[in-house]
Amino acid sequence: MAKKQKPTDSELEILQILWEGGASTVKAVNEKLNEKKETGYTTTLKMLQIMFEKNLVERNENERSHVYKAAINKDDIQKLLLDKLLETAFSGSAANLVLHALGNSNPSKEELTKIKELLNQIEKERK
Amino acid sequence: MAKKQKPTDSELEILQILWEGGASTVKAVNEKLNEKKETGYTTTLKMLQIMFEKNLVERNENERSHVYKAAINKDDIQKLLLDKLLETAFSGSAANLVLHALGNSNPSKEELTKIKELLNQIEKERK
DNA sequence: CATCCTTTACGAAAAGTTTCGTAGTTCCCC
DNA sequence: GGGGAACTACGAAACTTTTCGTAAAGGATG
Repeated sequence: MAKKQKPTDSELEILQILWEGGASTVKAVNEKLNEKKETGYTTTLKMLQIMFEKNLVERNENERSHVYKAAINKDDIQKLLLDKLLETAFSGSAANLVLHALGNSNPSKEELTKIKELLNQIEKERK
Repeated sequence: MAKKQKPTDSELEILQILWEGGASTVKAVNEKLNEKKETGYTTTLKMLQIMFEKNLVERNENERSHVYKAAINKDDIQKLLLDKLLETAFSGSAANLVLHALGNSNPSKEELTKIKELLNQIEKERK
């Protein structure tokens, strides 16, 4: 069962690794983590254990090296965090957030096309 | 001088109040805060003092009741938080974030138009 | 089977955030 | 000018998050 509480920044880093690389051992997660920042093995282990208690991850204990995987959906968390940001920093104005995001980024042609399609679709439904 | 560090959730709540209502006394901030959640007066005071030390807010001590105002720009914080979210939860794909935001919201006709204009402008610059 | 390596478990320190009690100051008003 | 109300300052408690040291268990190997 997915959790409805916002993961911390560190937890999110780990979730990102699990979403991207699928089920992984502590060792694997730690190595990925260390590509970005120095992190002790037991630190990573402890994080995963805590996340396990919070039901943020599941684990398979069949092997000696437990295998962890994300217990929550990436889309759900994206929505959760986006909604929160929208509310706390953008006073609920999604359009404003979108304008900011587009302004500060450099979307590819394909991405632009996708966004336009979505806009057209929204307008069509509106009629 | 603006800060480059992410404000905490509580700090953001207070900043929001200051951005919206302009320079305010502790009392005023506390009252606004209490519309949302019970918060002791000294708690709010302490938060503002801490934020002052972090240079998140400025204060005018001329009057007996100090008057606080945001020392950082709303746009800057929006950008900071958005960039962070983009990186940590959306793997850097702004288009993906935008699609999520548009999908979960209900933008007005005017907002849709503004977004489209920005898209067109981006495409024009691209050429 | 003694030793080494990998791994888990656990407690606790370190760091950061939030809340609040208490004390002291200033100002007002009777 | 004494007492109370409105404030500020400050320290410390309560929590949460992050990091890591140490112990112990499991497995592999000479």
